[in-house]
Amino acid sequence: MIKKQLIMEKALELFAQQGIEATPVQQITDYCGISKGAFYLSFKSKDELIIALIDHFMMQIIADIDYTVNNTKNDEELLYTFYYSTFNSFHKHSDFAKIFIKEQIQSFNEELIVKIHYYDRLMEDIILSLIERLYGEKVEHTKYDLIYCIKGLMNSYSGLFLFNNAPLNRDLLCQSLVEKTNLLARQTTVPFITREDFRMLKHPIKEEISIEQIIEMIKQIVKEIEDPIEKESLILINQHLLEPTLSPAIVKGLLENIRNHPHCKWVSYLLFKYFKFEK
Amino acid sequence: MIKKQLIMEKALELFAQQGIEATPVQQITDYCGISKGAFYLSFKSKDELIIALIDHFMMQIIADIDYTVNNTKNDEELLYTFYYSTFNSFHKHSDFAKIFIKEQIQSFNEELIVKIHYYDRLMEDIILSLIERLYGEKVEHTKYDLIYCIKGLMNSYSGLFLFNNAPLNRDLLCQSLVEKTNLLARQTTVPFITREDFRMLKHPIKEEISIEQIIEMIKQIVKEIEDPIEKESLILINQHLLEPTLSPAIVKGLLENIRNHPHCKWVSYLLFKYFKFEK
DNA sequence: TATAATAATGACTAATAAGTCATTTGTCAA
DNA sequence: TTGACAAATGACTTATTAGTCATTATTATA
Repeated sequence: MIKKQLIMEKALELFAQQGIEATPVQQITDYCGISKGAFYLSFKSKDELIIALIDHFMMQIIADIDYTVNNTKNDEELLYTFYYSTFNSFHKHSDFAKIFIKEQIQSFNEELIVKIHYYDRLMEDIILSLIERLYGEKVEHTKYDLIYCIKGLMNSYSGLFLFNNAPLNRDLLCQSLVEKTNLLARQTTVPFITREDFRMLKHPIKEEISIEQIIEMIKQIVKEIEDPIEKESLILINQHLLEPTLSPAIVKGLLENIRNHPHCKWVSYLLFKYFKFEK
Repeated sequence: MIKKQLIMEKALELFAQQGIEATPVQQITDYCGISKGAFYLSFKSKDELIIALIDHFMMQIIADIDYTVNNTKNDEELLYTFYYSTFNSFHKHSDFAKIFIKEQIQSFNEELIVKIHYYDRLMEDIILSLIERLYGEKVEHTKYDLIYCIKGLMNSYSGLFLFNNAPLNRDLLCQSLVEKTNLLARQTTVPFITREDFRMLKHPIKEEISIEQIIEMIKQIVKEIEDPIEKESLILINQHLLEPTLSPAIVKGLLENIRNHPHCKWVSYLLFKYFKFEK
């Protein structure tokens, strides 16, 4: 498990520097100080490593953004918080963001494409719920366009943000994006993407993750965690899932305990949804 | 020369279907019905083919958009025309647009990166001049942001446009983008990208193409052209470049004659600039 | 028709890299 | 100390593909 971690970290570094295709497994293992064989004890193939990287980071990024959005009570701040936390995530995981945004992970591996679509869709869902919360009925006909505008703006400025050495003023960037978003949301009258278009384009996300799967994930993570508080919290949540005994307040508190551990972000995102601690 | 054409066409098809990396030279030559050796008579390497493709299409796309923008007298229509002609180009060269936009041509080949930056920069110049013409002084502080917004919107909607099977209503798309652009241009107050940022980011385009180079290009193209009118026009322009004798009206007319031939687009773009037939 | 010049071929070389597996090394309980 | 098990190694196999070049086919020219 620790080995896996090491490989992922070192591989990400090399991928960001040289590109995925241009980085042979041998180079990764050399850089890790392990043998090539050891690599294949941790990952079945190079593709599996790539998928693991995507999952690892996208889960964290999505979970972080979602949490921030759901825990901002003040609508005034919401948009700003959304942008800020997004660019924050990109900055925190800039090596990953670089290969993800720049390379578009262009392999034609079916599994990868599905993965990327899935996370893209999650991001769109977050943006949509944010738009609906902020502007409600007024953007009924333009909200799907708004999603595309927001994504476009984020993409465009992410490029600057990631591939520019001079440090940019993140606060100012977010302020300017908030203004632009508000302008577009409040005054756009010509819709292009209808609800039907959007539905056709994006068939609904199928895989509702079952509670059994979550329990299985927890079992895995418990092994990897050292901090006693986080470990106990996870164990308690796990028991509660098997046989509900705890009060909502306690459950939420336990979730708060674990949500900042990198390995728990996804599980806590799923559990927040499961327990409906929305908003 | 004809062989080169054939290879480029067939290769583009395969690249769009399978990706560049995933398409071996052997497959391209099989698909063309020629031998592998013949490929290397036309191109020194696979990279050279890729570069040729980028040049061929980007020159056409940029020249088309630039021409349209410069020949739209009516400011009212200008933005619409710009978007329309852009999406038109993307549609016309959709195989190319697909690999260019989706794959980002992620090779770490230095020459390729320079190429892509160069065309990206040309596109930004066109957008900037369009913004300045339409909104003038009023966007003095926000115009660099506007460039990024326009690029972001175009990118976002291009994805839809290119990877969606159902035909989309291009007219409506452009109308909606015009509205959004106007909103952003007229009401944005919080600038993020300053002129200094923009200057630092984008060191000026060095290579002014010399008149000798243009003459050389014409010499090459003349060989490839069959249509007598276009051929004669080119030859006359060439003579005029060596020793100016023709009146501006005639020169412009001659340029008009050739500008729609795929091989002449770039030359006519350069010549329009050279003769300063702006606006 | 003979000869030279040019175009085209495809078997071959060389390089790279993914993935395997017989062997070695390390660990720990009895 | 020993033996059983697991972890780790890296030389090896297999596959792929870019690019070459001696040979053959085609065309143009005298």
